[in-house]
Amino acid sequence: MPELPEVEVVRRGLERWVAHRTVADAEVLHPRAVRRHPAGGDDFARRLQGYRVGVPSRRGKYLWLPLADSGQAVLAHLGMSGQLLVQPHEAPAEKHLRVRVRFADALGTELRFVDQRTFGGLSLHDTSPDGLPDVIAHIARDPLDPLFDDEAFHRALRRKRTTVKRALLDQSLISGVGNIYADEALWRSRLHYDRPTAALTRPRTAELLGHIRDVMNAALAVGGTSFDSLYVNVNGESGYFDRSLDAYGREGLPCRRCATPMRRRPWMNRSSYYCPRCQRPPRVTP
DNA sequence: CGGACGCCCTGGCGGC
DNA sequence: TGCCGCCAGGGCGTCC
Repeated sequence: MPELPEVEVVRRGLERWVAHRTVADAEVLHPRAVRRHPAGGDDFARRLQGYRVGVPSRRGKYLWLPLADSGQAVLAHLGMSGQLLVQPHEAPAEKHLRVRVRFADALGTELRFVDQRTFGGLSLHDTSPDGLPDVIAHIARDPLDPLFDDEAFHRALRRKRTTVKRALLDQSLISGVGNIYADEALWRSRLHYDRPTAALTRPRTAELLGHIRDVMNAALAVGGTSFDSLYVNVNGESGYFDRSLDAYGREGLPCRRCATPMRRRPWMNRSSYYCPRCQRPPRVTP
């Protein structure tokens, strides 16, 4: 379940192993992997040929490979189970190999997009003058972006008629936060997921943002979280931050602050993990 | 128009 | 043992 730290680990891997290489050819093995490219897999593959890959960028959970001197970029979203692997040509095809990109050099490696659940995908888009693919203009800056505006985020929360976890997962307000890091940051902030955002004070918002950044930086420092074998970084190496999680997946286990058994509640077709003592629900459920 | 929710997809796993 | 249903969940289309 790649969120911002995992995607950033992948981006760094691509910068190391793929940047500045020229595409020889590409191959799309599953149409759903390029469903955001309306002209289809063959067209997608053909349009990459001959272009040199620039330095990979990221915003939230999206990452993209600029194609030099084209005004375009290959946009990638890993969804829930997507992986970008750099593999030797002769490595056997992964069971869920969806796209393969070969390069016009003698390094002997190729880029592979592998995705079991096919929620992720690749697509090709025009970029705006600042380099951002046009289709993700609506994605907010992420909390590790130096240009993220804390004050504007606070004002947006105050304006919204919604609850705090919904807001954290709203990629148009703040990007890169998924279910795992939302629960972790809320636990650190002693905030219940159903707290209305309109009541958050400026110090509470600042504290929440601080915890989001802390937990993401901690995950980055150890190479991203891996909850199961589905997430593997660009070199095929699993992260191991899951050992440090304080909330996510800890139903029934003692809260690391107060020892009260942690709870799991169904929430928006997924789960929220929280401590019933440290994270008190709002008096009136909105 | 903003907020809420259903759907897309596959495989592991628990229960019967 | 085999089968069924649940669960994981990001993003977007659609509905109210």
